Amino acid sequence: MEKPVRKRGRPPALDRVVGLDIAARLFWERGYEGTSTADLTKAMGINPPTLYSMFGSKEELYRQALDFSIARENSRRSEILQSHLRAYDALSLYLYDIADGDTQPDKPRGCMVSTAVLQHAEENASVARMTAALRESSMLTVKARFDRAVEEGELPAQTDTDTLARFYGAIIQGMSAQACDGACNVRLKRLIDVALTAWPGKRQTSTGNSV
Amino acid sequence: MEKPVRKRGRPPALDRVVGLDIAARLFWERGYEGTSTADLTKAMGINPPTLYSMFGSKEELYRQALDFSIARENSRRSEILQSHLRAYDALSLYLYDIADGDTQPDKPRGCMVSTAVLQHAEENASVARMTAALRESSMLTVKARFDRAVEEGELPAQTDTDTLARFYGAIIQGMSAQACDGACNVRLKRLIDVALTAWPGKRQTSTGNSV
DNA sequence: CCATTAAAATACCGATCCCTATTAAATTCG
DNA sequence: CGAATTTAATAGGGATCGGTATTTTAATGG
Repeated sequence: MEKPVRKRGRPPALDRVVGLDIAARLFWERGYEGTSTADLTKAMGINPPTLYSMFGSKEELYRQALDFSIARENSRRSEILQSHLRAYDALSLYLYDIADGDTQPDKPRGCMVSTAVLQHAEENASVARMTAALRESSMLTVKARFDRAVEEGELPAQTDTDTLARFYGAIIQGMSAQACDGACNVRLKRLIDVALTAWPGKRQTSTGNSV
Repeated sequence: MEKPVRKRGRPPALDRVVGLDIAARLFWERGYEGTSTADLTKAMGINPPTLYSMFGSKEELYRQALDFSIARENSRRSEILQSHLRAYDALSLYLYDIADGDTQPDKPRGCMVSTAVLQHAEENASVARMTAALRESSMLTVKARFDRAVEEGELPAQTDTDTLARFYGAIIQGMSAQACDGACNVRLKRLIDVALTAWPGKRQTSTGNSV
């Protein structure tokens, strides 16, 4: 719609999206408290006043960088969850996709949300609450898919879908932690395979997997 | 052996163990990067030079506080693991004990080790490596118990005990994260009950638990 | 009481924290 | 061109960071 019509004053040196991408990556790798505004301005190639005029504050930038990153990942993952697949298969793909995200070659390890800002100085409590709310939200999305599975008869009527969603949420958080500690993609996926045996009605092999 | 014979100079105002206890609690609640030396000296009621002469540096104090805390918890938990109980029962008690530790009334939430220093400034990489090593070590302890269970015939010979240990490790990390986010004891234990259905050979109820 | 010893308190260090008041540069409009 | 507009860069501010050189206090031994 809008033409790229050149506006009046001095043109911005840094594209907003590029800036958010750089910020997201830094926060992802070093955490909120481990990333300084000097780190951010240096990586973006700008000076402090530019950062503050573009993003408001460090905390605001963190919010925006998180929203930006989540928007990129969430479409694919919610498509997986909301697809025509059976809940069990959708869950499998969903977890595998997260394991891939935790171990991308040229990206920081782990998940930007799952294990972020758990411990924190009290001055950063509001940042912690925000990330916690994102974790809660994604678990509720999974729970909603499980509720649908109950309605559709894929899961027994008495299934405790909330606990089941929090169980897989714990797996997601554990994968992120272990990825931060260096676990490879294959190792995370083996872990998922065990977790999937907890699916109601599934019968385990001997957990020797297919070996 | 040694009598509490009074030594020569000015007596210490702060007991070393009390100091470690205070430090551990602060680091537990706020994390390594979220805890300042000013926080520590204030909580201990001492001045900076006293802290540095007693503990060396912030990083050294963190190490000592972690060692101190782990020594307290580990005896009980390794007793559980090394007891005469079957591996499955020992694992259950072990996980329940950790869930209790994650949700103690007048203590910080979560575990001091499981989800600590995952993301960090690069200047704190050595602290991160140390905590990661502690996580790895505790997973290997669990794996060793599973290996014993294989030898004793409680688990099938082809069981992938490493993956199984890392799976329960992920549960432990997930519980810590969710405790930090406010999950109560009961909620964590429901999560454990789901995780235990992944034990090789176990047959799930419908994951409606006992309801 | 005085010397000795050990620990604590004062006062501060340079560096970095997040952030901003002010000035300079780069563009479009008339 | 000059005026208007928009953004970037310079320079620095107050607070806090982890850490320390120096002095003071509190005990014991003779």
